[in-house]
Amino acid sequence: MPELPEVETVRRDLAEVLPGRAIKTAEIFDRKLASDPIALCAEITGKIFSEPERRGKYLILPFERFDKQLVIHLRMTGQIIYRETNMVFASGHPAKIAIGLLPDKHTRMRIMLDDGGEVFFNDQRRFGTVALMAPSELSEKLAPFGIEPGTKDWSFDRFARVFTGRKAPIKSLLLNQTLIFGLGNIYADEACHRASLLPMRPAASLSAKEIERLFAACGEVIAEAVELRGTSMRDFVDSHGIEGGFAEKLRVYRRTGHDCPGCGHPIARGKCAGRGTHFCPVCQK
DNA sequence: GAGAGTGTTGTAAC
DNA sequence: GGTTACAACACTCT
Repeated sequence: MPELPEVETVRRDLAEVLPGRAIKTAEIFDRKLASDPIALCAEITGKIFSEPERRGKYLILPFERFDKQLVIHLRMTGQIIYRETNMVFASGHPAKIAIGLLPDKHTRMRIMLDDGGEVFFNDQRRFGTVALMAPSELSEKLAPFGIEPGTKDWSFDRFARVFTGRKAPIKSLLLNQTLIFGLGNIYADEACHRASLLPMRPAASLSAKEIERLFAACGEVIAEAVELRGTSMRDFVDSHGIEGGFAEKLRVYRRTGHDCPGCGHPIARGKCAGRGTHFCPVCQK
């Protein structure tokens, strides 16, 4: 599932190819994708991409000399795939998606670039969204969100404030985007394991030392996952259609019954904050 | 072959 | 107010 590291991977890929390229045509095949698909496509036609940005799990594509920006959320199964000019599709390509075969039945949007390159928005479960926003709309949109790993707001002070005096399980706070911006189910479970804390522990029960461990674990797991270009479970691929490298680094997520890398005890699975939750019942306390 | 599970976010309900 | 439950959807697994 695309969380911060996966969206950042896509952003970095697009940053290498999009800036300076103009949109020749844009088509939206799924009217549910945007509130006014026809107007959106018309408005971005002819515009020139500038440097892609990201906030939390939002991908933001600004343009040169045009004050609106494409704001994309991949939700559960969204993918942004870039195909360059006259790409020759070789059989046996390692890509999870045969990008030579796009568009396919999951393609919700296609952008053709002036040099023949194409950008596809694929989304199996159709939860993803695309919107064209003015700067004021965008800042209003982003205002409610919390502190984000890797930004200047990411300080122990502000992190600790999130956890003090709250009865909710730490995992539900980690998943709450208005508190912590960018973590999802995978990295919440992984951060808890790295911090040796049970995801269902009430936040208020954490000692200062434990909050410190959790703060460090969140920062580390996100940084490592960004470095390895994200985690592919079922759906995530980068903009070349290639899977991320963090899946093999996972210690607990979707590893029920496997040995805990810390103590060897089998990883357990339960439910916390309404999500499948994976943990080691021995090393996490 | 039916039914549960998958997990993000907005909204509704407590 | 803070938290929880559920719907949106399509596909996989039991």
